[in-house]
Amino acid sequence: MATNSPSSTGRPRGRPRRFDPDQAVATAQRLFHARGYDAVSVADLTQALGINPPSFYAAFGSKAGLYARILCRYSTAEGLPLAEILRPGRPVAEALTALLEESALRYAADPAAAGCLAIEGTRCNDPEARQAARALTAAGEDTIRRFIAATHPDEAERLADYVVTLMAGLSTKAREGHGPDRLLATARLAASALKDALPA
Amino acid sequence: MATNSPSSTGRPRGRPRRFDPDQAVATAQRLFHARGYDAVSVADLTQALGINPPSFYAAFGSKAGLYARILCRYSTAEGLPLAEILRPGRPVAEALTALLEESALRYAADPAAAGCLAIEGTRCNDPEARQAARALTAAGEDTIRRFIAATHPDEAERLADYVVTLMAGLSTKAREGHGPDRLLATARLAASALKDALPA
DNA sequence: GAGAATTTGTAGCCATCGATACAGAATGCC
DNA sequence: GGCATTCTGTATCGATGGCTACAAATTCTC
Repeated sequence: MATNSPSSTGRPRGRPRRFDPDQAVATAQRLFHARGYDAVSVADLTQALGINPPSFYAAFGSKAGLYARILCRYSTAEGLPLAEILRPGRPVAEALTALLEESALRYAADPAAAGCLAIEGTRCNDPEARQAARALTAAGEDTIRRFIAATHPDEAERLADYVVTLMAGLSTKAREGHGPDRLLATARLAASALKDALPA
Repeated sequence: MATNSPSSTGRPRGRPRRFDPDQAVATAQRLFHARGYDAVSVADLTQALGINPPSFYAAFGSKAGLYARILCRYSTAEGLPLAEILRPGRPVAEALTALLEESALRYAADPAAAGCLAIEGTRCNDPEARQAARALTAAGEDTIRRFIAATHPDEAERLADYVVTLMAGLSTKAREGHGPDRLLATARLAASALKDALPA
């Protein structure tokens, strides 16, 4: 899928594309993040990209297919750096506090793209897109749970549930207009419960 | 709107209705709560009610109009008894703990109608329905904030933000399948942060 | 019973949704 | 140049969305 066996020229074979798929994905991501999956129609996308439906479907397969591609990009490039925040050996309370605070800041960083793209995607009405978003958020939850279980196996489910519930709430409130200040205050208050639940 | 000036008979004038509007509202509420506003079409509603579209529109005006009526019913009859839980004079930490626990239990009580009807309604894609849901949740948030402010004015915004963020998260997780046990554990862990933030 | 009032059922309106058929235009390969 | 290949633009398709026009049906009032 990367290079199409160029012999002399680097170009592929037929008529060249009039748009850059990667840039199109970025533009679509902004749209989805700003309005949510359901509220963005294919007509909105093609108009924003300056292309016609056939080009859209030839490049991305379907609206849900493009969304899945965007989710992948989001998780590896722009989403929370889970592996970094939850690096093995880091004290659990400290790591989870950092996770909540980082979530609060990211979710409210861009008012035009508030909340978590993946979490909000789990609420959409398209089964395929919803499942893609759920798979991504489920993977994140597993990562959190396993990180806790490494040192506190008995508390892993309870603490992970607590943290992901808060992240869902933070994403919701970010979309309702709560700014970084309010969200961060909420995250810090939430984190204070972790110190009680975890032996120093 | 209650009685139509009955002179001899108690009946109104023309051809009688073949369905009970109140029961129809209850049925529609179950549908909306189970699937969410956007995922329930007028065709779904008329089929579930056993009536045809003209009867639906004559009785309720519009889909969003019916939803607003349902929200009203929900808040006064089935929603959280805020006034009771947050009765004046009750210790704030105790009251907010009860609010979180009660939310957890109610949101997960009926798997076929998980989460909060109003909170979930704020995410829908119909502007009119969304605004009706937002108005209701905003009123609830105000109630919570004012209750706290009565004794802890400086902490009201921070604590109210924390509680409503958690409620949003609890509603989300209830819809994702978390049962009463997990939700209640999350609510109790969350409540432990309140005791720290509030001087006994 | 005549007539006003109200609801019902049939049938369909118009907009939008995601997605596509098809022919022509633009390129590389030989 | 001839051809396979790939993308582009126009013009839709079928399904579904919320909603309504219209006439027949059913009731009360007088």
